[in-house]
Amino acid sequence: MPDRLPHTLRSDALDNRERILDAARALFSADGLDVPMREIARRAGVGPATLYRHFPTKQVLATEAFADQLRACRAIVDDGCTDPDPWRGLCLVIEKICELHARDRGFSEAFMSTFPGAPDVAGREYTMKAVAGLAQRAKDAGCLRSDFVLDDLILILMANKGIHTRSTDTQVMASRRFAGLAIQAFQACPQHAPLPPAARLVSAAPDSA
Amino acid sequence: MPDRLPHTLRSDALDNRERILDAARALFSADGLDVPMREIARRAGVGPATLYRHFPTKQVLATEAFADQLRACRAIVDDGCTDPDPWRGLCLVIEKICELHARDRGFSEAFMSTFPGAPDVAGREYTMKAVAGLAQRAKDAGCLRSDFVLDDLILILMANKGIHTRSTDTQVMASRRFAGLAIQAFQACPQHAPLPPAARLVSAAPDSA
DNA sequence: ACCCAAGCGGACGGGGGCGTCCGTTAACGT
DNA sequence: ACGTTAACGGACGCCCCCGTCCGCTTGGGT
Repeated sequence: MPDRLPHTLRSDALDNRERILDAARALFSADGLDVPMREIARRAGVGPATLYRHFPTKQVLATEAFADQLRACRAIVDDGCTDPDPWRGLCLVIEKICELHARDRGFSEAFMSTFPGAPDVAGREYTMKAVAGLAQRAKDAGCLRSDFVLDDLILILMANKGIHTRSTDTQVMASRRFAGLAIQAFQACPQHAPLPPAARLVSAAPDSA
Repeated sequence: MPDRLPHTLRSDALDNRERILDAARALFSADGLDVPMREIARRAGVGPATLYRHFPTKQVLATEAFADQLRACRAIVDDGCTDPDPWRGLCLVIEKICELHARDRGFSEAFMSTFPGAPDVAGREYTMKAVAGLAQRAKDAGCLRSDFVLDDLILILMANKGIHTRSTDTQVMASRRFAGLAIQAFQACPQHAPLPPAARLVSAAPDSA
């Protein structure tokens, strides 16, 4: 008489769970978050009910599916912050994050859509602070223009999301060039004109960098 | 015995037509092209059939609804090309077009979606040439970086489309700042590093500026 | 005042996505 | 080997959008 708590999934259930996550990752990456749930189920070779049992909502599924992408995101930021040259670090962050988003349309959508202020902010606040620090150091080094604000980074990320082509390769290439342009725009330069005022995109930022 | 060809609409029909166009403009602008046709009909105070009778497809409706936006677009380009200072002209074009797109989400979507190469290119080819000429002059004047290509403009437009906030005012503000950054990135500058290669976004361009 | 066709819009059938229920299958512990 | 129950998935009802048909209204010419 097995009365232990079902903290452990049955082997086939676990297998299905993995296949669902794989399918979700593949479809989200290629087509964005708007793919129907049933399509994910179909691709995973399970019924709709199974999909919903494991992940009651698309939000949950996306969160789980993009867990490692999010980890990669953090790693990129950490790497950038660790770089002895803050400007180089910031450039790396911009380039890498843009590429990550370009490669994975679904992640990009999910990432930006949660920005308005979901309680998912587990480590975001912290990450934000880290980037803010990096930016401040880049400014102090005279590499980053002094009127840069964190919202500019969000702006670039949103804009990068707008770049959309049929082939992923083209998309990555375009995104790379875009990142290059953004970096160029951020670089301190004696001849640069003052920018129009920044719009408040991320509400939670007591002191912007 | 009225047997003349019905080249002229009945007065009520014409009225409805205008109301439909107004409703379409309002909804497209605010919510993008994805609004249901019936919502447009509802807002215009007509039945679905009437809407479909006047505009058999959403494409047609959008084309008619955005006719003047398109005209405005051309006017902006013309103005820019007329400016004696080509760099100033180019900057104006970028700023104005970005703002136009920011103010009208539907137009932005429609404009970019037809880019892949619809036969709607009535005057686009010509406009493109005009901008290419403007860019060339700006380069010759030493204001525009020499590795600029026309695709960079498309890139910026696509990116601008990605900027999306709830309030239109915030959106315009953000878009303005974005345009400022783009201009900064395009400006010739002794210290600028080489950019990653441009991706081919608009196929029809024998000689890029 | 009358007529008639241009114009109208409610209503319909089709299709697709959503989330859930429930009868069936098969994993796992004994 | 067997029983229990976790897990499965086909099928259902719901809602929204689409595009069209057809009986009714009304503009406008005589």
